[in-house]
Amino acid sequence: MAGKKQFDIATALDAAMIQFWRAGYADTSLDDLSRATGLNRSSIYSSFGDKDALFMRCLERYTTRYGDKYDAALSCAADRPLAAARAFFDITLERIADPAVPDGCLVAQTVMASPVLSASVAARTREAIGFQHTRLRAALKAARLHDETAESFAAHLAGVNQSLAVMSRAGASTEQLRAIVDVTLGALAQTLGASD
Amino acid sequence: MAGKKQFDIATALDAAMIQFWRAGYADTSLDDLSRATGLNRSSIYSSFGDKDALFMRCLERYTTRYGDKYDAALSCAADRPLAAARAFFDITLERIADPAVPDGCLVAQTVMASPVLSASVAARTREAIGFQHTRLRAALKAARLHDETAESFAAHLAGVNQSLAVMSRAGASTEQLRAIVDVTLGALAQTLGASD
DNA sequence: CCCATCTTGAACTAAGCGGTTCAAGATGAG
DNA sequence: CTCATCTTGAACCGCTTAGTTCAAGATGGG
Repeated sequence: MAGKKQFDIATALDAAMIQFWRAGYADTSLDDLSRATGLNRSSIYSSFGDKDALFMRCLERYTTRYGDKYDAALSCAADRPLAAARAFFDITLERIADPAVPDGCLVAQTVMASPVLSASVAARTREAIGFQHTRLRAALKAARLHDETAESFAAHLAGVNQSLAVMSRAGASTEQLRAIVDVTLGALAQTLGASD
Repeated sequence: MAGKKQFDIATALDAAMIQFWRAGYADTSLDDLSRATGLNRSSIYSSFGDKDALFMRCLERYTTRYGDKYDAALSCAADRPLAAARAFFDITLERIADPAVPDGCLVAQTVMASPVLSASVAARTREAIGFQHTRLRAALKAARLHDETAESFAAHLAGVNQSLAVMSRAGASTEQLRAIVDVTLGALAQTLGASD
């Protein structure tokens, strides 16, 4: 395993991301990362730099991957806003149900620990949540909601989406998570005027 | 400062609770606790036992203190359910606005880190969230909602309440937090039939 | 076949962790 | 005043941490 070849960076990043996602930044040691990625400590150091830099890469990977999915789910908002919102939450619910990844949410986990993380990581996480809000607001405006209503619902949808991360870690059942979402979708349907 | 006197246990517990609340279990060292409480390491050890036992005491203190407030807020649910729900969220919003305590929520913070905490702490935290659900369901049933509706709304209200902890740590403004809650209160008002 | 290239495991440093012990000192009761 | 009681600071233990270095070994190109 030497010469000219190299390990797969993407696979290693995925493994590190899942480790951070499950255990959080503070409770993930370099040993944990080495074990999770199958890479040597020195390989991690030479490929990604220090722990902070690697975490940042993982955070970026996470927000991009799921951000794209959220965008796709909301793409039909102008025509069918309620279906778009439902698809939006389904992304999160499917992620929680996926046994290949931890429950919870890397962003939620990180933002909860932000007081003890580096300023750059904390800022990047805030940015990620802010972008979620922007994404939702744009979708709701495309659905021709009034500006104030779109603003309120964007905050509400972003919040409820984060609540799924907390409640899944608290051991809530799929039915309970679905109930949380359904009340919100009902409120949106009411506001949209029972169309869709 | 010796002889027969002693420091104030309640004050020390409050200080330790706030430290855990702000920084989380993993990122709070005995040195941090010593600094926060003003107590010596050996005093902490002799008075509360190890870090895990102290954390449990703080968790108990937190859930009792705010649990009582939530109960009081919901006590008028049978007569004025919407006002009760509003008062319920106001407890959380006031806590977040209170500069004397950190934002976020000790329970939410702990449950997010549960995969790396001791089993007893994780179980106790799950229990606390479960009790919140029970408290809300009882209040909604007292308001004569159908069983299924009460169940759904209890899950939703508990989830939205936790979302405030996440979003406050993400730097959301008071207005944004209020918007999250208002959508939920609107949905409840609708379900209650615009009474109250 | 041989050598340049890359990976790897292991060792090391300096620091911090939770946990524990204990002698010294301060205090108040008798 | 005296003595039992309690607090305190400091030190220590064994362990883990992040970070770094380097010689040994595996590999593939020429």
